Amino acid sequence: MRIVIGMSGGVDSAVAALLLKQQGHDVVGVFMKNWEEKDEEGVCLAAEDYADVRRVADKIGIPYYSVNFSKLYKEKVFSYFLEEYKCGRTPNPDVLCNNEIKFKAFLELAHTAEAGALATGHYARSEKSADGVRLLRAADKGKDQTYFLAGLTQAQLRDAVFPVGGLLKHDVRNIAREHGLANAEKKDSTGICFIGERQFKSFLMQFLPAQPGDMVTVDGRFVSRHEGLMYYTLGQRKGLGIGGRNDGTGESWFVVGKDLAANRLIVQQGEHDELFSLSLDAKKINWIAGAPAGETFVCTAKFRYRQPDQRVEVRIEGDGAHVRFFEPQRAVTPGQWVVFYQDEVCLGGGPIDSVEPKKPIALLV
RNA sequence: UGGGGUGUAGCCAAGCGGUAAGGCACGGGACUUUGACUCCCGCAUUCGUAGGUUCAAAUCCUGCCACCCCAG
Repeated sequence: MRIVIGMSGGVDSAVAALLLKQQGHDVVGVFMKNWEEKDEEGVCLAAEDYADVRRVADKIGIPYYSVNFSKLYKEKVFSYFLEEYKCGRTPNPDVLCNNEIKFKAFLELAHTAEAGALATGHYARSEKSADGVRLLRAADKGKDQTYFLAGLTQAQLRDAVFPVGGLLKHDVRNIAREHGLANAEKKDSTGICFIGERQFKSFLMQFLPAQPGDMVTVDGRFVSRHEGLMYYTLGQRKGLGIGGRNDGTGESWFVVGKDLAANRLIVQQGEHDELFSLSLDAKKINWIAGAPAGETFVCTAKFRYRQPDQRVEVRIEGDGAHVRFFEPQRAVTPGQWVVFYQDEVCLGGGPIDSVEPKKPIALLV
């Protein structure tokens, strides 16, 4: 079978390609360039990654190509990303990137190339049956990336394969080493997918100009100034620049809210009830295998990537859900995704619209 | 202008004759395909300033400077 595989230049997708090749598939590597930016010397930032794709593909013995979805990425992912920040929320661009780019535009490209499947280096497993496809957590619980795939539909998952999903990261690196892949020791990439690690505030400043305002406590006392509400997220500590105060407790300060109407950032010293929430509402949930039976049910959920599963009670409400936590949760943030799990199965998820604070902030009521 | 008080890192703050705690902030790193959180490391050869006493001074003494409070 012909399989198109998205190759990033990293070990995971390299080993994924290798495994598929070993299984006898007609593997075609494709490097996606979705962000146009050059360094100080005018060299494309993605050039080095593409060079790794070339080295690996040659070693494995598969053809490789490059496609450029920059325009689409800007239209479908980045514009949404900026809009959300403008609204005071904290979006997760990578979930959307999977929905719109990797498993949509790229999947269409695979179909055009008459491929029977699309592969990626994601740490996730899928299980096909007569009822459809189920998305399962990766074998390596520390690397599981189903959180980012929770927005995918049956149609998208049906044609997707995740060759490294059943392996441990450690084994993936070993395989890469054994086969002399050039990127075997390459550091895992982080940061926004296709954009990479950035000084986040200054990166946003390039697109969203500063809008300074006051930083105030939950009871409205002035503390400091902020540079723009969109540069901060709930629960954030770093970057507030609030030093010692003779009326303080000596603890750190955290962002607990945003007063959009008055352009005030609400901060609090220490971690208190205002930072925690009891439930959330999500207006639009993608249930991978259809909405679970019953109006309400108990499962686990994550509110951010790499968070231990939390027990929740879900009540389906139209296309969305009301999600009650068994334990109060810290800094659940609108714009981020809530993703549901039933043991190994990723049920789906959706963007968080609002939360019910453990203790409301008077200024925002 | 009298009287009192205080000056220790960017901020808060210990120290009260024996060779500069701690916290916050900040910087770096780890972790991490979002943003965060978290963790680790770093961060005053010097205590407003100029002298003096002492083996030894941020600590005691004196002058000066700055700020604060109370009088007026």
